[in-house]
Amino acid sequence: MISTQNNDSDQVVEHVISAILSNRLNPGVKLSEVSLQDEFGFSRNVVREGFLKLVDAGVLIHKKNQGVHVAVPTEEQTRQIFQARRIIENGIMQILLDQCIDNKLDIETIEKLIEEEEQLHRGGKSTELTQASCYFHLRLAELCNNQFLVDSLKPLILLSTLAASVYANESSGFCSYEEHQNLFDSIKSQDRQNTIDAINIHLDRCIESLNFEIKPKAKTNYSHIFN
Amino acid sequence: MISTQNNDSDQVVEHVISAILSNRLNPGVKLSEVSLQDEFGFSRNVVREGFLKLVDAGVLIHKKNQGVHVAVPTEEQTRQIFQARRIIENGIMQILLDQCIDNKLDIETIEKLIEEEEQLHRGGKSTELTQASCYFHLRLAELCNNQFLVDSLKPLILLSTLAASVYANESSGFCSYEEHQNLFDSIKSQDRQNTIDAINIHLDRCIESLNFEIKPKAKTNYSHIFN
DNA sequence: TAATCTATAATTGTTGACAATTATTGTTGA
DNA sequence: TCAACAATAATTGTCAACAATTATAGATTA
Repeated sequence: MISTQNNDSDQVVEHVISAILSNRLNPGVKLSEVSLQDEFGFSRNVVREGFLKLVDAGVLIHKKNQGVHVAVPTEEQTRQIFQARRIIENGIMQILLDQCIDNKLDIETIEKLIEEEEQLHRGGKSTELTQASCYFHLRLAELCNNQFLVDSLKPLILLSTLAASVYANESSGFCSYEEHQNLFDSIKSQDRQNTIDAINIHLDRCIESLNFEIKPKAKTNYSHIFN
Repeated sequence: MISTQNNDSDQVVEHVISAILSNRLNPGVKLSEVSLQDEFGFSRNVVREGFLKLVDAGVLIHKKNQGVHVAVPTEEQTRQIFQARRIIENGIMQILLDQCIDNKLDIETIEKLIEEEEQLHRGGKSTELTQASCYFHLRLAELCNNQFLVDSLKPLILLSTLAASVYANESSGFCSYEEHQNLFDSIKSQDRQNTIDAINIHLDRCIESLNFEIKPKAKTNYSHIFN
């Protein structure tokens, strides 16, 4: 799901995803078909098709005659999302460990990602850091060479970001790059138990950092987010 | 993905899924938009929308100007599918074990499913048995009360069925109900290691029973499968 | 002023027509 | 008989118009 670049409608999908990851597009915001049509020159059909894919992934919510809104994960949904992530990302760690032991792990790619996160952190660019953190998790999945794992994880990452923008006090602390560094060190030292502990602790900290007392804000209206 | 019964297009989705699970619809078969339009009275748009969802799930493959075909999983894809299933279904077992220990597991539901499989086996109804085996795995996922896990697993189960109808010598031996029984016994006895072993052995046997020397047959043409 | 109702505007849902492409059939010629 | 080509049919892709529904703005009244 959420394939990349086969189709005009996939461009719509990419635009929306990118806007979510960079926090320009917030939970509850309504997306009208005309808005993207006008801004990018897509036809209405194409926009509808893109929306349909995002609805399918659970990132947008469709209500009959009321168009689509960016999903607002509830507490219960957020817990389910992280339960599913824990399962899938545990599996991903096992695969990466096996690769590492077989000397087939692309260590450089991961190191670059962490370095980038570190720079963004030092530069105080919290929005970009949030986005980079998401890509870190996704890139690890991609390194497994299993399209089905990526497809399963991608919507969960997007929904995590949405949950964070509702329930996180400051998004910077949500998904910390130091823990990414720890995780990667464990993988490199080929310590199975440490690695599993690291990913589980990391995911636990993510969800524990959320404050579910915070009530979702009233639906903001969309206003030229895409440029 | 592959939601149930919100929309006309979801009926299209359900029809196609049901046809795949019951082996009426085989890998490589082309589905034309008009075919379903005529048989059920859906409008072309609705059919297209349904197809799009199935393409998104990887169950149908779309080629520009050539419509959609039922996916024909390659050997590599099949291995990826089962790798992903192993990860997700291992997680499902952990959840069900926790439920069982907390006395919250709906044991009756599972017992009924296995009983049904047994009867189909004794009655020699191999097609229905294949379908029932799939539902067994899906129902276990549903018992976890986590929509995201179900959404992740569902397309994988469908693709497994397609792989089986390409590479299995006789579909009856692909996913055995005796192993389902074993698995369930392990859960009931709350033996963690046994349960994990059971699901892994079961999935391993499924994929080991496939013969990848078998080459996919030429694309059969669709001819009134849906009634 | 605030609430209710009404008319207007905007948005979504649906259909049908037409263009573009591909598949099929039939014909011709070696 | 078979291959190559041409004409026809069928299928998919795209768009625009219209209907149905919802949201907005304005007017009326207490």
